[in-house]
Amino acid sequence: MDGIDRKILDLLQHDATLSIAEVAQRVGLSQTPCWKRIQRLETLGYITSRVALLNPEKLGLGLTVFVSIEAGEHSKEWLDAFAARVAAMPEVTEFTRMAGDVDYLLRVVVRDMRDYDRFYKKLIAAAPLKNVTSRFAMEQIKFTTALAIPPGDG
Amino acid sequence: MDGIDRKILDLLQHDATLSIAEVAQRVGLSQTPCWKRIQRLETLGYITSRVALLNPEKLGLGLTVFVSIEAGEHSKEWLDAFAARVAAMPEVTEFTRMAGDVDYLLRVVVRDMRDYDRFYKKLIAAAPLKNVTSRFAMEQIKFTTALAIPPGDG
DNA sequence: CTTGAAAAGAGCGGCCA
DNA sequence: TGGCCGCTCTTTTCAAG
Repeated sequence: MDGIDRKILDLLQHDATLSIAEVAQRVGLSQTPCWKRIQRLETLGYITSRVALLNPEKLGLGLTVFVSIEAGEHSKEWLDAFAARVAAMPEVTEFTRMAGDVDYLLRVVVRDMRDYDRFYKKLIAAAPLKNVTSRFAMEQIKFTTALAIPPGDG
Repeated sequence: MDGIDRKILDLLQHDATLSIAEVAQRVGLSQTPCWKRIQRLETLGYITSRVALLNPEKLGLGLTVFVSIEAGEHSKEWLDAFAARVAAMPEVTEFTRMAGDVDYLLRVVVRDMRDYDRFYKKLIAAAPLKNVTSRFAMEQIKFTTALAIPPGDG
């Protein structure tokens, strides 16, 4: 992982449609070694996948909700069952176990309030929860999958 | 936007390396009409971009933080300046204006606590804030960019 | 790492139903 | 619309410097 690799990753995490020739040119290499680097970065797991990002509005998915959950119970059985069920819900785009007062944080994308109510009932039916707080997004000011690749190691 | 278009979008939002031939086969079309549909979906803005997703751990980005912000001031000038500065920070992957008690929610990806402290100081220097609460992620149970495409319209 | 090149495959477009 | 058939460009692999 040198600077060139980081540059390649940064290019591809912003636009994966770039041809190898273009990437090679921008990092100052010829195609063959550039292609080999990309292969290596994929094999080593730096690149996990290449995906198409969709416009939620266009699909009628106008409501993003952040759900804070306090669990109450903390047994391994409970946690495993809860994690499996929630992760399987397609409306949940992000599911994080947290430190501090909130045990879990969910990012949920649905059509509208009515749709969220449907999801909410499904969620509380999945496992007993001590406390659930929903916070609703008004405006998405920034959303990116691109990471700030640090210069040091990696 | 019929069922076939939705199926195409769903395939590509999970794996954008699929060739047109493969997508075509899976949705039960031949290449040409499938290719035309994908072109149309891109032109109409259903597909916003194709990106490579990177592994944050591999890059030494081990800490994800959700930052809740209470603004205090709400003038247009303040908001515009604040929004522009925060959106420009590469550590911020998501920046949302919220309804309710929290005014803004940030998703921040950094190396570690030390690195977060550096970011935090940068953040509070960007604009006067009434209240800032940081919640730290312990474990990423699920993370996907794939949306639950609804059947109706879109 | 570079150049050069060749085989395989994918994207792209025209034309017909 | 969808399907068939080419033309081009890219990806992928190889040899040699």
